Amino acid sequence: MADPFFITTAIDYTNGAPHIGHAYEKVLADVLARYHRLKGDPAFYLTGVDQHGQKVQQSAEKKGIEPQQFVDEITGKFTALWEKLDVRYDGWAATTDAVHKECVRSNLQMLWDDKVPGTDRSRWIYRKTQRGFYSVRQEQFLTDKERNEQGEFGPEWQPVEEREEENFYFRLTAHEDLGFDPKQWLLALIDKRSADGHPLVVPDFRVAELRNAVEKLDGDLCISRPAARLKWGIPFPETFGAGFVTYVWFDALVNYITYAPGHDACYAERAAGEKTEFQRWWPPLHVIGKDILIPAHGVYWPIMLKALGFTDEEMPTFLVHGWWNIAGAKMSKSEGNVVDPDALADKYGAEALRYYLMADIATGKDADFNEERLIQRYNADLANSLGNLLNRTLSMAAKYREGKVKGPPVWDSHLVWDTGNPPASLDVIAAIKSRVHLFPEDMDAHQAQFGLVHATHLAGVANTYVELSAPWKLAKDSSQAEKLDAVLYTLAESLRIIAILISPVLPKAAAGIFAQLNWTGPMTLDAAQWGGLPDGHILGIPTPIFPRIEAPAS
RNA sequence: CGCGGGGUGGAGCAGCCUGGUAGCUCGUCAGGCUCAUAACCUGAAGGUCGCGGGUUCAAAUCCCGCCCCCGCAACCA
Repeated sequence: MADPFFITTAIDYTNGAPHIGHAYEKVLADVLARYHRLKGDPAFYLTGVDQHGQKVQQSAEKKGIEPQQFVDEITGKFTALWEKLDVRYDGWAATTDAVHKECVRSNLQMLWDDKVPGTDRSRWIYRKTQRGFYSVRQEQFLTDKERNEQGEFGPEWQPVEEREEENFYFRLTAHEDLGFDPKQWLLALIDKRSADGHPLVVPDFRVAELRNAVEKLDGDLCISRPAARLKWGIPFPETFGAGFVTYVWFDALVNYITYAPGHDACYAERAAGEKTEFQRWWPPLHVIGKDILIPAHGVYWPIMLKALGFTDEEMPTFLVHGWWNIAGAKMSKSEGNVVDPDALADKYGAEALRYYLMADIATGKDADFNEERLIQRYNADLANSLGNLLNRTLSMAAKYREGKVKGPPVWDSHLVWDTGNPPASLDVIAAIKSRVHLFPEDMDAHQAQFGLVHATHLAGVANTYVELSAPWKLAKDSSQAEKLDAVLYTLAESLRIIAILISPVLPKAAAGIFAQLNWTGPMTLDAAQWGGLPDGHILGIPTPIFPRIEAPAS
């Protein structure tokens, strides 16, 4: 049970405002972290921002401000959105932090110091001069891939000039200095993890995709930029020589180490023996989008970790989610069809948005974002079904029993309905037991969508039960008092348990249901057992917790 | 070219790995209830599960072939 759970997201690039895809990923990770806390696992949720790089440098120049000021402003938009959406993280990565720069530099230094015996050559990093065609406009070297049908570099690259540049490279492929073949190692790792039933990548169709990419791997990874060309980055340690700045890989990816609980910048230098704080939490579950699995996370990152001394058992798992498309098309800034989560949260509330993002997509697959669907699902599942169940239950309890519930009932024969109806109460209890049992299976598989279905299904069962037992009729006949008590208890208890099940996705609503039940008991999965409400408990006053969204999308 | 995903009643999806009454939400139609957020409940209509073969007692599910849609330059989860 109490296994530490370390979950991360991709860190977002601070060159523009967050869109619905950013929000989805962070909410998904938040839900999974909250679910583990619900189970009683210690959980650490790390997210953050990637603040360096050429584009930020350019955008800041365009605005005539310092890059730091520029990224601070954008970063503020992200943190404000997470606040608004109840994304509760434990660690915040900001790559311009001093602690991160130090961690990056010490990890590079560690690799630089890992020499081939008897030489001064690093096993993993080497320096090389590259000659070739360079696009001044795009500030990158061009390969034949960039040539058009005529074999020329198109106007989007011009001006293009021949240039030579010195940089540092990180080995991805076999070399005598290394004495081992990272590519073959990674292929073996992928296969081993799949064979062991803990695939490196979830969902598993992505494993095949990654494996194909690794098979094609050739060449090493350029990890630096001359400071003359990229100023906004982390300088290499002086031992590498002056004038180099880290290019994205050893900056952004290393955030997972910098900000891991039990911060341990130089992992390989750890003391042997007892597990450190860092080791107890590591490895993380990396929640990422399908675009950054290959090559960054699925190829570079494991090899980087391997180089830094992490064992095969300490390699992470990648949870790769799909995209929210807009009317079937890929969301794109240039298409102008970007959905603004901030505005949606203002319009419908954070809980409605969280619910939609979790309920209307299967983790790993793509889905179509549709504002009307958001309204539809909110109204159907939350307002009409669950919200109304709460409202009618509390209302009846107040009206017939001044809010007081008696129970848990003993289901003797005298509690069996004489109307020809089945003893539906027992069906409700059986459904709860079954769903509470199934819930963790789906959540452990990261399928929040299916987890939610259990909760909404129970609300449906309870609503049916209200019809079958017809408390308003029982209330008119004093000889039916015991049955009425049994019904009211069953409904209140159902609501308490449903609240627990929805709490990872809808923390505010779950707390709201508890509050209206006037219940201060534990919000834990262990507490989702039948019979938690004590005899004589007084329920609260009903207030619509999910007001219907009446106006269609304007 | 290649790699990957998808094609399931009017709409949007799940199911496919581990063959065996095709499920969910919305919509439509008919009925019921009155505790409740004009909410709730019941019933009905509506599907050759892209097409063609194959395996099997049995295929949406496994195998082969074909057709169609989407993603794989950049912005970008």
